[in-house]
Amino acid sequence: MHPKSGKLRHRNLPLLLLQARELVIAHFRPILNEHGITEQQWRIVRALIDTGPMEQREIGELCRISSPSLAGVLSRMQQVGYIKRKRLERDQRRLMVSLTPRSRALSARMAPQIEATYRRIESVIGAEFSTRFYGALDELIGALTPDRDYNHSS
Amino acid sequence: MHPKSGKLRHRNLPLLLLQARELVIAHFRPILNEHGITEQQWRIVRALIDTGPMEQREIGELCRISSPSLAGVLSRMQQVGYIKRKRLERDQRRLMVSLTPRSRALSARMAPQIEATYRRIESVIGAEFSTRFYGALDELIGALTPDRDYNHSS
DNA sequence: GCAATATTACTAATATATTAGTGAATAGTG
DNA sequence: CACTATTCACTAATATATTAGTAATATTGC
Repeated sequence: MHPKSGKLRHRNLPLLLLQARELVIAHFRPILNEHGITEQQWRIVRALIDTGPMEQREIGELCRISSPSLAGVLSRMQQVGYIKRKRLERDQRRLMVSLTPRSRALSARMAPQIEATYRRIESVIGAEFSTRFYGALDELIGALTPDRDYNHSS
Repeated sequence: MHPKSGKLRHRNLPLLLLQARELVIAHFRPILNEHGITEQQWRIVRALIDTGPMEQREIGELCRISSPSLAGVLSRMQQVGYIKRKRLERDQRRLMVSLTPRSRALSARMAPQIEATYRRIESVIGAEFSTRFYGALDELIGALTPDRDYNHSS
């Protein structure tokens, strides 16, 4: 079309992923607001519910929150009583993070609305497409995730 | 497994999309840093290159940047001479945003590295999967995008 | 026409992201 | 054991995100 316009050949993959995520999370945002929890805070609560207590470092990797951001987010979450932190005995640098009854109760209150929203999304995009899409995401993430040290002496 | 643990039934779709995006953008971040432009600023530059001049409101929708964020981002971009803004004659509220020679030159310098990175990513995930994935993303975005007013009296 | 409403860009306040760098603790090496 | 490199959480500075609200303009309904 415009040979001199300097357009890039490839489509904007990061933008497409961002748009997809924004469209999805838009369905959940009202729920988070209603319960007075931020997106990142809920991401962490949900990760801890799914996985159990985790080290701060592991939370950062799983939830894709950088170490400096995490320092602030977890600090605020501790202030409002959503988490508790405890240093590891054998390694005084590391911190183990776990949920409190308060955040568990919050999650329990939110769960029905979250589940209903997922069902609503699936009814729009179709169950079959939904399954395929999760598979494709897993494949992409698997292919792009750098091989890591899986013998971490836990 | 843990009937009383309060786990949610569905997988965390927003997190999966975030992880995918982070893994992809990680390949581009070094390029952006090398050229001293932020992620959002590049997102806007690239959108303007692909689409041509746009109103601030349109940029916000396309790039998924909220109006308050955009005010700051565009202000900084104007400071460093990446964009210029002009009020519409027929509507004094709206602003038309366009690139400058400086940002076009920057984009031209970055393009080869960007393209090479896309080729590298495609070589990892496979061209065939890549095509299918773009299609799936388009389908998801299309299904979740609310119908909008397409007769905007331009 | 005119009053009610909607749109657009913006400010303020707070939360989070990013980059660089720091100090304490640990792991690895010779 | 001593030395070095790495890891982990953190601070500082700046950029961006989110929510609520505002002023100026446009549009709509009656």
